[in-house]
Amino acid sequence: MAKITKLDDIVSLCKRRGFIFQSSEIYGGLASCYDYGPLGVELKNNVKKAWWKTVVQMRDDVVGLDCSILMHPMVWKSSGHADKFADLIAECKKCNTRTRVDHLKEKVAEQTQEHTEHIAIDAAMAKAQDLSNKVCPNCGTVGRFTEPMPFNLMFETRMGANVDDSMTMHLRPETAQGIFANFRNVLDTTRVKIPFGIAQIGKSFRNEVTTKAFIFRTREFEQAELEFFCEQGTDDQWFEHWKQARFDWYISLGLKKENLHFREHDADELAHYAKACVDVEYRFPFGSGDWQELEGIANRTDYDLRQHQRGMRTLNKWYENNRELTNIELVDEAEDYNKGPLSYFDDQKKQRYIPYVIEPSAGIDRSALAFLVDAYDEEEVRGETRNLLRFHPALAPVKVAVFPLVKKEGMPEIAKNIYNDLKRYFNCFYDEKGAVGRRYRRQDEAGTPFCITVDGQTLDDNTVTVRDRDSMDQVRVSTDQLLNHLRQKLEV
RNA sequence: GCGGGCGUAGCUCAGUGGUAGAGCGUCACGUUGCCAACGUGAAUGUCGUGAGUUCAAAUCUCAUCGCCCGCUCCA
Repeated sequence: MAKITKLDDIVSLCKRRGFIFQSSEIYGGLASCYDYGPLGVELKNNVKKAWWKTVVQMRDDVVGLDCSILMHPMVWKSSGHADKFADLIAECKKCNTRTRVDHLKEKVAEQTQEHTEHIAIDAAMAKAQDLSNKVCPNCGTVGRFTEPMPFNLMFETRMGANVDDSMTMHLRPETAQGIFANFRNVLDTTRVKIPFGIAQIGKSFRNEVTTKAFIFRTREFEQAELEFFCEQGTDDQWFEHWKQARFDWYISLGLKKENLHFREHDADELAHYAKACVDVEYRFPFGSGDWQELEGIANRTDYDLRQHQRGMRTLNKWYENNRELTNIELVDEAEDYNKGPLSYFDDQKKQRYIPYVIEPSAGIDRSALAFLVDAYDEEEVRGETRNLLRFHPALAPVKVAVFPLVKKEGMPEIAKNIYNDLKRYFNCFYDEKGAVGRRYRRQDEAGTPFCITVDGQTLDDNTVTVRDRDSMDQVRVSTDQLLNHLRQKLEV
């Protein structure tokens, strides 16, 4: 119990039990890419299901959406990703430390360096010409830098099999823009009224400079994002609402409270579009045991919808520029932007406006990792170590395992009948091989909440034992009450 | 990208130039009477990959890929 869980223990368990594998392992692996195995995919799907149920299905004010990963290039121009999702990095020739060019300070001490957001790459290029007076933050050497190298954080690909006729596209770096791009469609088809939200779960891609700690930061990852649209002036209270709701969600699925907290972003740390941002952080067992972000909740204001209104009016420029994003500027915002095509008409107030947006944005992979780490436990049982995953029933990959105590006297047949019956309701597992104790322990390590065993008494009175994963206690339940009993315990 | 550590069976690891190993796990058969039981047997290795040195390389050298830790970075 007192043992500190190390990431290595988790990685090894994940491999051993088929939760998570290194991608392309037979070819030596591909950096920072991972595959979910048979148990892992169940866990991950359950995390997504739990999110969807809480954020979409249990609420009357949220609808779902599933957008394509590839989107019109202008989407990324308008959102700012095409320009601002790029960094320039220079390397100190003396100590090889790489630093973002816009973070380099002048030699002169007068500088009060404010936090700089990612800036347009062209401007940065121009500004970066002269690094002769810049100081390496690591070794203090002045003006000995390599040529600045651009880092585009978006993945590029090409659409169209015919090379001459193909177009450079980007894999989405966030799912949010698909929601903004469909804001009009949802308004027109679903009779939603502000305040309301649009939710989406899906893959996103970012060419992170460095990846980190197993599946915690990967270049391909899955997000669960909600864009919650509200009237300006109510945004602060909705921000608080979602902040609390999202925190409670993790707790309700079993994360220990002491491992979860909020971290408010400082004003100088906010993204270019955000008015406020708070992270829900989990205490992961990496390195120093630092808190790491599971989810960010941001107040994106009306930035995105206003930007897309500008983008829509810039479309012709893009065609005239041979469908290239470089060297085109978004046209200025219309004076009556509040009445633009992405505005909302408030029937009560008889007024059009661009709504504010509260965005809870969760990482599915890192959440799954947090649930895995948090559920992991080792305890002493009769001098032996028992490894188990104390998953919340909603997250457990397998809900119920069914065993005959021994392979004779018709027990396997009865157990199989029970299994075939139960698997219509839960993800179940049947096993008759070897000693029953071993089968129990195997299920402990997979995180299965309940094991059903058919024994000699079953033949007499139609009862079976239901063994609890966490306490190892057993109760006898009549077979005709079994389904109800399990349903109640599993809360499904 | 820098610095440090590491890579041998599914997992944990031993093996410093001379026949590829252990524990656990897996599988089969037997046995079984509720918590990783027992007996017998079996399968499983590009020793991360590629090159070099050598009569001989898991072992030495170089390159490369991957992982972990610390930097850097993280819209």
